[in-house]
Amino acid sequence: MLKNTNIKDIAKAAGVAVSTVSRVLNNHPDVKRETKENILRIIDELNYVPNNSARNLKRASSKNIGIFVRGEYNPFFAEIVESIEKEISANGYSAIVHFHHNEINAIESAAQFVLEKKLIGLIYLGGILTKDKERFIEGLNTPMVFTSTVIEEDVNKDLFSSVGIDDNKATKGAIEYLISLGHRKIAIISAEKQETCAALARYEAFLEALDLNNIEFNNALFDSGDYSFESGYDSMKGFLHKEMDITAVFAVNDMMAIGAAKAVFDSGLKVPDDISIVGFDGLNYGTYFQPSLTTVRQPNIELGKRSTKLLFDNISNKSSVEHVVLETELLKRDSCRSIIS
Amino acid sequence: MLKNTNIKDIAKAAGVAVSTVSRVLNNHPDVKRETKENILRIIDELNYVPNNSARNLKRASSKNIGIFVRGEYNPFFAEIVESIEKEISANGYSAIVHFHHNEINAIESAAQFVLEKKLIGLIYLGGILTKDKERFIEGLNTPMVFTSTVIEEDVNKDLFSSVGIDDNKATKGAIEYLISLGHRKIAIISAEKQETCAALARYEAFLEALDLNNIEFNNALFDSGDYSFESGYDSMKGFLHKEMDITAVFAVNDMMAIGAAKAVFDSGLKVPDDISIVGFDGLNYGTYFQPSLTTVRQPNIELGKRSTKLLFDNISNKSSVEHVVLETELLKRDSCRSIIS
DNA sequence: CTGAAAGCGCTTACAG
DNA sequence: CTGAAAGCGCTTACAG
Repeated sequence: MLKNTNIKDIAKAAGVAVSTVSRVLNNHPDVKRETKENILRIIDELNYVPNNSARNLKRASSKNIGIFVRGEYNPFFAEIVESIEKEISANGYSAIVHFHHNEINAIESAAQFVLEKKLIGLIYLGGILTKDKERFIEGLNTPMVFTSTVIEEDVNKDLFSSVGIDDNKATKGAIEYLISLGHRKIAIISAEKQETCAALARYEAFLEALDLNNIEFNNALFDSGDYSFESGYDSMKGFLHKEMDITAVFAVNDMMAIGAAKAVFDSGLKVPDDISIVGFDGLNYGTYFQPSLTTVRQPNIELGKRSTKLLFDNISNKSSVEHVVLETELLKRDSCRSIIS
Repeated sequence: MLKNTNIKDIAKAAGVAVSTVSRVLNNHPDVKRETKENILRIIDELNYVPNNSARNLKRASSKNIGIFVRGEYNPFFAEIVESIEKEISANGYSAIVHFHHNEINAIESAAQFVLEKKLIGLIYLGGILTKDKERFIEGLNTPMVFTSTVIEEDVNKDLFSSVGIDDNKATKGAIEYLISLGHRKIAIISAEKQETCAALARYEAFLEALDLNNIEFNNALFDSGDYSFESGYDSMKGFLHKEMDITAVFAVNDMMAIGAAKAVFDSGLKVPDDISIVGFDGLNYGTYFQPSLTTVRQPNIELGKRSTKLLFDNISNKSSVEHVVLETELLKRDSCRSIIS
C-alpha cells in the first residue's frame, strides 16, 4: 500500500485507457468482463484507492450527506447521530459529521459546510432557526432537515423539512403528573441561554402548567445550568441551601436531573422520599440510575430514522418538504412519589 | 449565498486574475493591500466558499487529520474524540472523524481512510494492532498515533507512536484493593471477543492478582458483555441467579459496572452493603451514580492531548516516534466496602 | 466495448 | 505586486 498510486498507473498496468478504469471504478455496465476482472485484480494488487477530491471535483454531485450538530457533546444527540450515520452509510452515501461548538453563526456555518463539502443534503441537529437566518438556506438549493431544532413561527417552512417533538405538551404532561402526586413546591432547572434552544419552550410550559393549576411560581425556584451532571448538582445544592421546602424538581434534561438527584443524596436526603425528580430525554443513563429516573422520553432513534428518511425522500424528489412531530412518553419510574397523605 | 460561485467569478468581479484571488485566499503576503481588501469584500458579498476538493486535489498536502474510532459508540472515547477534535481545529487543521463499526479489517480501513482523505496524520483509537497488519502502516508514510490500542509485542514499534495506560498494573491495583477489603469471591465482567481489545489484559491481570493472593478462580465467576449498561445488568443477574456468594464484582468498564449495580438493587440487595463493585474508565457518570462508583480512572483528556501533541510533533518532524504510558488512578469511592469483621 | 480529450476549481512555479 | 498557463486525478460526453 503506497501513496500516489493513481488511475493512470492502473491504466498503464492493465494496458487500457484511464476511462476504462474509471468505468470499472464506477461500476458502469458496459465493460467486458475479462477487462473488468483484470483491472479489479490490479487495483487490488496495487492497493489503489481513488482520490476522492478529484472525484468530487469532477462529479456533478457528491454522495456526501452532512450531519451538523449544534452545541457541545451530549449523549442524547450522540445516539441520534449514530443512528443517522448508520442509515446514511447503509444507503451507499457518506455521512460527514460536523460539531459546531458555538452558539453564534450556527446556521451560517451550516451553509458553509454544505458548500464546502458539496453536500447533497443536510441534517441539522438542535439549536434554533430564526427568520433572519432564512437567507442562508435559500439559494443553497439543498434538501435540509432540522431535527430537534426550535423553529420560530415566522420562518418560511417551505425551505426545509423538520422532525421534532411537542415540547410544550410533553413538559406539561410531566408537570401535571407531579402536581397529581400532590407537589406544589416545584423547582425547575433550565438552561442558560434558554432562548437559543428547546429549554425555553419547556420552561414556558412549566409555568403554564403551574398557572393552570393555580400554583404561584416563585423565582427563587428557578435556576439554570449547562446541561451537565455537574450543573444539575450545583443547582440542586443551591435550592437545598435556600431551604424552601421544595418537594419536587423538574430538569430540562436527564443529565441535570441525575446531577440534582446526587445532590439530594449528598445532602443526606433521599430521592424520592424527600424530593421527587423528573428529567427530560429518556437517556439510557436514567434507566440504570438508582432510583430509576422518571423522565419524558424522546423517541431518539425514531427522530434519527425519520429525519434520514425525510432527507432521502427530499433528495430523490419523492416528496416535498414535511414537518413531523413525534410523540413523547412520560416514563413513570422510581424518582417520584406521591406526597398526598 | 448561492451554489457554484467559483474563483473565476470572484476574479471577474474584482477585475483581477484568479491567481491573485488565490493568493488572497491563502493569505500570501505579496498582495497589495487595496487589492486584497477589495477581493475580500467581494468574497464576502458573494458568500464565496472555496471548493475544498479542488484545493486538496491541487495542494501537495491537505490540512486534514483523521481520527479513526474503533468500535461502537462509547462515552469514554467520546470525550477523547472531542478533546482531540478541538485541539486539531485550534491548530488550524481539520479533523475528520471516522467511526468503524466493525471488528474486522479495522487497520485496513484506517489505511484506506488515510489515502482517501489525503490525511497528513492519523489518531487511531482503541482496538488492537497485530504484526500481520504492519504492512498497511508501512509505506503509508503518514504519522500515526495509536491511542488506547492494544499493541502486540512483535509489532515493529518504529512505524508509529502510541499513547496508552498500563492495563495490567491498573487492574491489579483495583483487584488488590478488593482483596485488601477482605473480598475473595470476586466475579469479573469482561468483554466478548476480549482478544481484540483491552479487556483481555484486564482479565489476565485479574487472574494474576487472584493468583498472587492464593485465591482460586472459578470459571462460573466469569461472564462477558458488550460494554453496555444492559449487558452489565444481565451478567450480574446471571451471577446472582447462580447464588455463589459473590461479595464483589469487577467490570472492565464503568457502564457495565453501573448496569451490574442496578441489577444488585433490582434484586433487593444493596451496593456496597451486599456486593462491592469496581469499574474501569472513570466516566463522569460514575461520579454521579448513587453510590458513587469506585473505579480505575483513565486520564482521558490527557490521553487525547498527548496523542495530538505527539502527532503534531511527528508531522513537523520535531520528534521521532514515541510510546507513552500514562498513569491511572484508583478512585476509591462508595461502591466498595470492607467485609473484614 | 473502448479510447482520446475536455474540464471540474483550484494552486503554484515562472515571468514580468 | 500581478497574470498566464500547467496540472492535480478524476469523470463524462463524444466518437468509433
